[in-house]
Amino acid sequence: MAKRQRRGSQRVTMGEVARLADVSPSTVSLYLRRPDEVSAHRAEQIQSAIDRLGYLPNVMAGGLASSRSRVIGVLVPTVTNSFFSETLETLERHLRDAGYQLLIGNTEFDEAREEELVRSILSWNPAGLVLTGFGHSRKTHALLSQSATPVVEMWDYGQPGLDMVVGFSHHACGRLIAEHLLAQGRRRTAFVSTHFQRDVRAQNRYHGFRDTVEAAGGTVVLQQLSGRSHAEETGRLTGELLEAHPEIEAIACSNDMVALGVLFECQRQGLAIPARVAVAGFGNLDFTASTVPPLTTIEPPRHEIGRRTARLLLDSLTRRIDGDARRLDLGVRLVVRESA
Amino acid sequence: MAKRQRRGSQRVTMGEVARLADVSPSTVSLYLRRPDEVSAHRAEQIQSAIDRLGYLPNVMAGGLASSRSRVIGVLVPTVTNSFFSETLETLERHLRDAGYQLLIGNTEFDEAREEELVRSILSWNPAGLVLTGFGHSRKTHALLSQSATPVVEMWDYGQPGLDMVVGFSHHACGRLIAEHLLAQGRRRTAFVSTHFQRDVRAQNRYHGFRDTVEAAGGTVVLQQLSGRSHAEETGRLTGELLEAHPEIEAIACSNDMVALGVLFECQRQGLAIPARVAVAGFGNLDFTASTVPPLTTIEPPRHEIGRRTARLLLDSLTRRIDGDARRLDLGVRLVVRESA
DNA sequence: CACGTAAATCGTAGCGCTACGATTTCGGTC
DNA sequence: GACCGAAATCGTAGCGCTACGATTTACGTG
Repeated sequence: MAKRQRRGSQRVTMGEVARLADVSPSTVSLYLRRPDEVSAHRAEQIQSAIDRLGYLPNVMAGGLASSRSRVIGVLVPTVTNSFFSETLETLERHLRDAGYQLLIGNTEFDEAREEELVRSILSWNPAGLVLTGFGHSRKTHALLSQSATPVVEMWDYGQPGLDMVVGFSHHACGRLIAEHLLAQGRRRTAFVSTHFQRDVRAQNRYHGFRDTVEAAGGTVVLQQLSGRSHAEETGRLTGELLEAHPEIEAIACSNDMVALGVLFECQRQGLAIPARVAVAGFGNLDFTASTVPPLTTIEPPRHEIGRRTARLLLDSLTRRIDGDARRLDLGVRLVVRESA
Repeated sequence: MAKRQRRGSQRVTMGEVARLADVSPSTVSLYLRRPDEVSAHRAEQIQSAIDRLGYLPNVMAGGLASSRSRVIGVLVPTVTNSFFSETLETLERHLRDAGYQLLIGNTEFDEAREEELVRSILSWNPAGLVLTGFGHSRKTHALLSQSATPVVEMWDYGQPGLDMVVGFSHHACGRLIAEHLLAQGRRRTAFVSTHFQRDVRAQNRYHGFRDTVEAAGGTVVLQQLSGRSHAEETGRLTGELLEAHPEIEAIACSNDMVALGVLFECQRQGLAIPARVAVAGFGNLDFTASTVPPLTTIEPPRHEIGRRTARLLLDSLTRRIDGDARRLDLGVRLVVRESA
């Protein structure tokens, strides 16, 4: 086991490296920040001193001195949701490759918590901030606008936003599904969803769906789960739904996990999919291609959001981005399989 | 939009708060660090100055001065995996409540990448570090042992470890499943798994399974997916497996996602579960209770790992933890449903 | 080979805060 | 009201680094 040294044991300092390399600390600092501005000879000396001493720069000291940090804060509702975690992973890779560290926080769908997290992240003097969606408290708005930190709101599109926006329209997703079902002549529909309080984006998809179906003279029964998509509850609610509304011929789900629950419930009840009732999801999760029957769903650009968010943020750090380029609608794709 | 101020616009400083509150900066600092050591009167003055100015402490300055930071680094293979992300969420909540920020990194199952991440996190002088599992490069070992940072290795148990350990035995998981299947008289088995290179823990579960089955005179056919659990490939490989080994009467899967793929493939082939072939998973993911038939699986202590890791780490920061208390085996629970 | 210019290197002054010893304030006592 | 100990407050000296102007070095030129 590591033997405990004195508290806060800051290892080797830049000065020690400088002494060993027989240069001034400034030169070491310069070498680390802009290696091509020191001569090849010194570079070699310095690097070997660094290696020999196992020097690690002290980020806090550097950050304090330069009053900026290679930190980017990212707030998602929950890393537990595979949509966000996949975006997060891509985002992390791209930002880290550019030399940034991610400070991640789970807002847990709570604006007050988000505000606290924003506060705590701003304490780091972050180079940028990534938030999920448009829902923020007044105070959060105030904090952000007085801090001058570049901000990207991701995973949504269609509102003005604080600064930069990378996402897609959830309303359009709902419309897309609705149009697909209507084209099959299905007008009696239901929308089974996680609770809107836990997911405003699901609510937007619902609105897009409902507006489109109703505009075509169809009906929509909304069934909301009490919390996050819990398979058991999904099954039960679907059962109740179909009993109360036997006329329903299509079920749109707020996401693929809900759709999976619906699928299994239909199996249990012996309802043929899509003959008796069509089922559609959202997310194009890995398993959807091989359910029985394969699930019709929507592919959101989860990785593309991460990639473009990283790029936009990094770009905004080096040059002025204006107008249109600050807002990206990445769109979605309907994946038609057999279930609808 | 926020108007850009001068670069690195550090907002209000502690000195400004002090001036407005008519006390010295030291008193403000003291108030922030140990509020009960300043008089009620001053406390009130200071707090109101803080509120009025919207003061946010500068973490970098504080960290530099005290040469410690309220940062804890966490490295997981990928946040995309729901096991890790759930642990992460719990860990985050607990550590944040204790005033710590998480610096998260995805190792992507790559020791070299992990080493880089460890290096980058050590630059922050973290109060602690959480790693996943026991597999680390030599250099990582060296870095950690010379840094004196408390380290918890989580999600595994049964090896000495670097410092502290919170997890459970994957070998035991495999054994548990095997014993359950053997008790039903099933001796011709298969193990369908994500690729071991992406998941040593799956390999350990396999070893536990195989050892137990073989010790009872049974057989195990191993089928490894090429990468992460991809449902389509799972279906295909399961098909091939059952064709090549029609005698197989039980399939253990490295996780529930794989099991889901197997389930659907059996449905497609019209094989009755569990009559013709039993299927068991690992993870007790949300959907497993309502598949058709419901899936027998193992419940790993995903949240408990987060909770206990947080507690152990925090405890180790305030007092000496010794011997036994540094290594926690949280165990697992077999969840018997209908599929096996 | 003195000179000029550009490239390389260096010295200094903080960045905003904390640690800690020094100083002041506050009640209570005699 | 002078005196005391404890509590509250303050002043100072950095933490390790970066920014930037000052200085030195290198190198080609007349």
